[in-house]
Amino acid sequence: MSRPAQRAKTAARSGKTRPAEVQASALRQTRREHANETAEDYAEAIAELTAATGEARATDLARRLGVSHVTVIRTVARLQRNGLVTTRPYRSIFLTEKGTRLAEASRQRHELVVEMLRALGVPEAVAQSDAEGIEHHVSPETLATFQRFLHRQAGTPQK
Amino acid sequence: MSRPAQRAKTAARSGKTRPAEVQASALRQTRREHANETAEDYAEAIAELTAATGEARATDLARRLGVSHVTVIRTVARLQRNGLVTTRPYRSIFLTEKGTRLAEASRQRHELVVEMLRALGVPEAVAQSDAEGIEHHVSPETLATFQRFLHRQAGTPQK
DNA sequence: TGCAACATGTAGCTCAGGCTACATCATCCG
DNA sequence: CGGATGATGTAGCCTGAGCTACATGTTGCA
Repeated sequence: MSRPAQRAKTAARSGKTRPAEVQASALRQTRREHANETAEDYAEAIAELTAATGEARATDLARRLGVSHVTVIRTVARLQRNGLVTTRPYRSIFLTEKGTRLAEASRQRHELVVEMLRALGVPEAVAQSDAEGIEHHVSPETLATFQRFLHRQAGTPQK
Repeated sequence: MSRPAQRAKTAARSGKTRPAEVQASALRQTRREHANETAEDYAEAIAELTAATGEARATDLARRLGVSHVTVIRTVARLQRNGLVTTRPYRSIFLTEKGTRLAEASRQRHELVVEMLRALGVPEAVAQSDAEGIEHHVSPETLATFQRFLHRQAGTPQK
């Protein structure tokens, strides 16, 4: 089996594919985003539960997020370390100022992504479901573009 | 501090927010997708490297994916367990039939997402970067919708 | 040919995010 | 007012994905 060895590297970099470093940093970015996904999902859920029932309890969160209550408790502990929520043993969970801001931003982004998908013709249910995964990876620039697009759509009700 | 306790649950379910179970399953879906993200990224990278240089080596993969070579080696071992790649100690990494299919599907999806973002007016660089995160969460339905939209756009060069 | 340089592999750690099984706490109601 | 029931917490496990430090293979070239 022949091995171009060290030369291959050079060939790869001059190749027609996107430069390795560019992709690498995009992927690093994606991984970094992933670290925030959980926090955003929790913040959103806590905000919704609080709005709906006046408080967010671990068990309700667990049901809404589709995980066990143990996972909720441990994750909430981490969110508390990071200053997003406050909670006391055997008591409800509340968002801090910072957590509230995160929840609000997430909600808005979620809505915008859903509207965007809907505007393109994606069925409501699918839009909701896909948005759950997509929303965490939409950059501010892209979000702004979505907003412009939706605005334009609203202005010119074509078809 | 008053606690509605068991009643709260009932109130929550009759509330105006989307039903907990619906969101829970969407989030579960997202988590499931996440498990495949790494595999898709690796498959794509291996395919590109193989196309460009005739082989995919751990070090090149590491550079392209933005991780250490150790991470690559361990992940590749897992991909091999899952039947996506073949490799022998101190030798290059090759995609299996299954891995090739995954890579191809990922590439197509990636391209489509980038085109979609571009069509909406997102700058090229941002589109590439965002697509890296978004592509893994686009359902077949949404993908098909994108395709229809792009087709329609091509037909009616408006603006 | 043999060694320097580079690639690959191993050991052992961290953290996030899952889980089950079991223990403890709080509340409501008989 | 004291359980029964349900919510909360703890212990301990797993997997994935990342890392550094060190060990071992491979190979090109002096």
